[in-house]
Amino acid sequence: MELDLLGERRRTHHCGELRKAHAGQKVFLAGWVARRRDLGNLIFLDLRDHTGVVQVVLNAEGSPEAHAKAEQVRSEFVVGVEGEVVPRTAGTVNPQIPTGEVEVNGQTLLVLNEAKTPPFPIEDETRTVEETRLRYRYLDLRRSRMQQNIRLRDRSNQTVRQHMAGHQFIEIETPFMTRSTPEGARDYLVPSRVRQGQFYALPQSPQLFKQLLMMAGFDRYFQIVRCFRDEDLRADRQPEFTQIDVEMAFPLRDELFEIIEQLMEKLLALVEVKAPRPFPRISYGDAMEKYGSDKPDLRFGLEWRRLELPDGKLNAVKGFQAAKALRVPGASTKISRSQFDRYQEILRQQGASNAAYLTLSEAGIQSRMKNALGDDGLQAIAAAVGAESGDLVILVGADSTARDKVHSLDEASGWLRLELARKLELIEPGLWSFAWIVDFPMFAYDPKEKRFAAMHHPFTSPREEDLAKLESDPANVKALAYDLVLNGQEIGGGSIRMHRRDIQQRVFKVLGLSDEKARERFGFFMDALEYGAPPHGGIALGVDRIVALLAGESSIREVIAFPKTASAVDLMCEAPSPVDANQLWELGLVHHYEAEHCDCGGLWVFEYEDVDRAPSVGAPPEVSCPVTHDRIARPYSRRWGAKHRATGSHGWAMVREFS
RNA sequence: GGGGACGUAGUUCAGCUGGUUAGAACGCAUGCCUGUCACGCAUGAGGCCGCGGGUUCGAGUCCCGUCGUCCCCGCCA
Repeated sequence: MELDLLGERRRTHHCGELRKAHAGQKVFLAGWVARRRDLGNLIFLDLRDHTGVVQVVLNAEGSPEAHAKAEQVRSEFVVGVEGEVVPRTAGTVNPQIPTGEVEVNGQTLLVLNEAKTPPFPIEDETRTVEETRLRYRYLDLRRSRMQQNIRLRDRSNQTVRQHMAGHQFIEIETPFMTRSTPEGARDYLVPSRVRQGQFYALPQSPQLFKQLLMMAGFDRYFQIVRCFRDEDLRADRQPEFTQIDVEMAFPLRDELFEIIEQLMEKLLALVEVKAPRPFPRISYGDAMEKYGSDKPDLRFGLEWRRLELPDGKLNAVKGFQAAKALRVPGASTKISRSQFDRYQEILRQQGASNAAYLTLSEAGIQSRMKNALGDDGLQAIAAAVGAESGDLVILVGADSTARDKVHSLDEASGWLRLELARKLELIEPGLWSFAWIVDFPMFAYDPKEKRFAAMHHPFTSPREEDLAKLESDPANVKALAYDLVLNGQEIGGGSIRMHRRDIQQRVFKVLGLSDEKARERFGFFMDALEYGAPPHGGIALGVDRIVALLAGESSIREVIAFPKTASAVDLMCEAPSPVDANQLWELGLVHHYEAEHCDCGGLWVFEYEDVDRAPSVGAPPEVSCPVTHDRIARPYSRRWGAKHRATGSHGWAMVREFS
């Protein structure tokens, strides 16, 4: 159909803002057709923009031209409407939409663009599978729910900038093309063309840069910054994600906490929510003991307690050498035996060795442990957790008191705590519960690699009082690290850093990083520590997770405009994708080749298995066809590469080793 | 890398113990309709049952493989 031009027309209003007060005004609106209701000589259009929907009436009598055009219009057409706002008559008011008391009497209709029928309806309540939504993300984002989410994210960012600026933090950009770091997650790599065989890494976080900014005297820095990690995805994990990165020199931990708590208060206010302040502080040890998690959900009770009976009877039972108990008030009849058997199975998988339960009633305490412990044993357990008639008491145990066994036991107990909260519906909606988790261990022992790894990251300072045992007893050194937890989700973490080179060097040593290795990887950073590094520390907050919580979404994909799937694929633009052969050659990523005639008549170039036959980097290889053994007269060139794209079933073989 | 769920019309789904021509709703198309707002009514089009193999007289249905999406473990702050 013939399209109209917008010309010099400007919108006078947005669709969603029209009210009774606008009655009588002549307006020009523009937007998408959400719905058309054609009654013959009378056509209604629901016109939508990001502010909402308003009803436009086209009457064949009053404005025959506009009405005729409206007959051609379909869903998602882009139209402009000139007309008059009129109040609706008594019986025709629509109380379901904010603009329902008025409608626009359309006098002129401009069809600015046509639209194919969308693959799914552009409605708030979509049950369309995420795959389709992601493939047509630009349509998905038209839905008002997504509009609200993305706009909430914007307001969150604005709040952050305003708040941080108010506390004299300045925003400084740090590089995306940087150096690979050994600790932590896998890096995304960017090959260098000018220095073949060498790579930039996308930052997992701007950690070193923000510390260097402190050394540079910038005092208070923040940045809303993209970070990259090449690890497997989850509902709350994307390969690229956004952090509010914060660092300050001469830090007082409590001052930083105060600034962040105020910020969180302002962010919650965006969705009209309040959380009690100050946020409770829980040591890592307590969190693991009581909640079985370093990110405890404090919206409900249920606290585990370590259990040791004075007579040692319990610890004599197989699988209860280390034991904890949990009182579940009023739940004595709520968990069936078969239900508990299922729990027990999962607890075992998670590393607990045994589990049992006690039910308390007027009739006394029932448990399969009765034979082993006797009535007084059961009484002692009930007393230890303060259980009363009607309560359920759950025991979990490990078959040794070794650190890693107890740790697994703690994690299993944490799983059960969350499971019980779900099952018994203990989480009251509308509750928001923050906590600071503090006093993390400095190191975590990695039994596979047989070495200590930094629990937070290798630049975290140990507590001063633990410095003496850094080498002698690393497992018991606590770090000046902290996490911020909201409703059982980790939304941020940080630490006071080391600003002294001698201590940094000692920590590297514990981590098994030799002087040479450390120098090779962080030489510049070690140097910087020697030129007057101030005490400093900071935190990084997860924007995606925070906004998802604010928006009430369970996946961070719902608050990211263009997210990736669980296999790190962008379904819309189909990234990652194969690249032109000449791009690979230019980057020095393909070192040795074999050539083969393809069905298409083109030439496919493959990796040699025999590395000795590989041409050296920098010189285009001469290739021959393995079928005919004819030498290709012309050496491989960029022009050829461009001609024979590296797509199709053959794909490309990449070289893993570099000479 | 491992485990689980799912994959049928544009969309959301049904399809029994394998049985002959694969259904529904919404959407879409055409026509009628001046107060609809999830408009209504009538008619109609629309399917590589994800893909490949196997079992069988016969496969949407059973088996094996594979691809994709989601969730979880590992991994990751």
